Amino acid sequence: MTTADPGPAQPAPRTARARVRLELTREIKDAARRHLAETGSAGLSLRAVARDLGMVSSAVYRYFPSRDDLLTALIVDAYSAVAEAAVAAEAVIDRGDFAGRWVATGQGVRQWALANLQEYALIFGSPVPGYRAPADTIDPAARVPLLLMSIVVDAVSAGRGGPDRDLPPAVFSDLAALRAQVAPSLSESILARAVMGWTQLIGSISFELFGHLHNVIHDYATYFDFHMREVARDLGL
Amino acid sequence: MTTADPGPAQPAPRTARARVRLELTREIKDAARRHLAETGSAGLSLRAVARDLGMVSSAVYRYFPSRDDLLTALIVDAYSAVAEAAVAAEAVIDRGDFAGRWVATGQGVRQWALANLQEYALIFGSPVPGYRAPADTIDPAARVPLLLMSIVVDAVSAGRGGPDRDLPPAVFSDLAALRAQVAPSLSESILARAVMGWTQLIGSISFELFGHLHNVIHDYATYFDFHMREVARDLGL
DNA sequence: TGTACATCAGTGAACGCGCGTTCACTGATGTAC
DNA sequence: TGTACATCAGTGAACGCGCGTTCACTGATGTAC
Repeated sequence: MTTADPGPAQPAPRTARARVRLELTREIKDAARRHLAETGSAGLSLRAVARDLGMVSSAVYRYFPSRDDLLTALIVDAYSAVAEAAVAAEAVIDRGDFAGRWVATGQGVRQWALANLQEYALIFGSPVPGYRAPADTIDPAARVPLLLMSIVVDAVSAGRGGPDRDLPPAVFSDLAALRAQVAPSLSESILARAVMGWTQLIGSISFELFGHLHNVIHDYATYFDFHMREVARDLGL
Repeated sequence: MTTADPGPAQPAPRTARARVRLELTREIKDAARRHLAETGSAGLSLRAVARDLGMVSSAVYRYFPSRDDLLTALIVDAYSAVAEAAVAAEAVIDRGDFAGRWVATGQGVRQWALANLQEYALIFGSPVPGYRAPADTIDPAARVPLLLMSIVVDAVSAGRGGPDRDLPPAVFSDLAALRAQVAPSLSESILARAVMGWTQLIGSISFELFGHLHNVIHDYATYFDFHMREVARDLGL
């Protein structure tokens, strides 16, 4: 399936200079990620990143024209990384075990989130104030939901999926548009439940990581697994 | 029902000084909230707040011993405010219409969130880096979920609530503890679904506000209403 | 009611810090002929 | 292969800004007798 792509498909670097540039770009992002883990997105500072790498702060501008561009790169990378994790977790499940595939996708996302808290917060937490996501973040952001949809598509083509339910007209028409784009074989009704399932996946992880189930749930892993199983059940997987 | 309390029940202020102090404390928080709406929590600055009020920055320290204390006050106020909104929306629904009460609670929260985006992000978005919520935030944070539980309690005592489902042992024991604390009349199974319903309520609003349903859903109000109705349905309300 | 003292709010200056971004520059690397 | 020129990475200084917090202080308000 898809792999993490480092931006719009570049030809392999020809010159030594180009190779060093790619490497340093990666090192800057790595340092920025380390910084992010400690300070959160709002505290991410170009100067601190430069200091970590032993460069002068103005040198970073040769690689990222501004702090926001560095943030964008981190966001795109985070979306790609979480999608990789989800894809890898889902890929090892028996293709006919649709509920298992849904749950595994969720677990992949959750494990990645636990290991990369601030990156998770960067993409699924509050938007960074003053930052506007450019269009390049759209495709990477869609990968996990598309993976989930593909599970539902497979399940439906295998005869699964519960009975349709009535949707309010406005919801129906929004989902009809989505259906046309991504999954013509699904009914609007089951597509609606899939979107809600995706919402629950992230909602449940956010509740855990942001502390809203503190003192309520202790064994989060089991709880999350159960939650995703309930979602799969509701989807008729 | 409960009303927004301005901290541990104070006797009405006796002296003019005390009255002015209360008023200025409120004005500082109001200015901070305005600031929050523009810059987000990480950018909230005592000096900027002081400037807004025409005071010197050190004067604010007479009211809040540090920036974090001001943040805590804003968080507590936000939890109280969202609870007020939820309670008000729920209170006008016919007591026997349990699904309607659940949906109305959600709508109350959503309306408040739309009108107070940054305050919503403050309590339901990414945690503020470096900030640790003190114990006084716990009670206000519990008010909306307790309201939701009370609806389920009422429904169950009226004979509603679907059949119980099996829970994994670890989930069962966590929920048994919760049950003992807040709702002895509910089964662990329905309590689990109520907790998940609460997760969906916030998850759905966060998805809307943080842009994850951009270009997918357009009529968010109808979609959210539908989502909450599905939750109520799953709860057997 | 009047006085003496204690409490408190607000001032203004200062400490020490970090930030994003620009700019003219040096020296190394790459390219065209 | 060798030379001349263009491109690029990294430097170091600077601009102009904002931040949280502390401290000694003045003057007004409140309290006890």
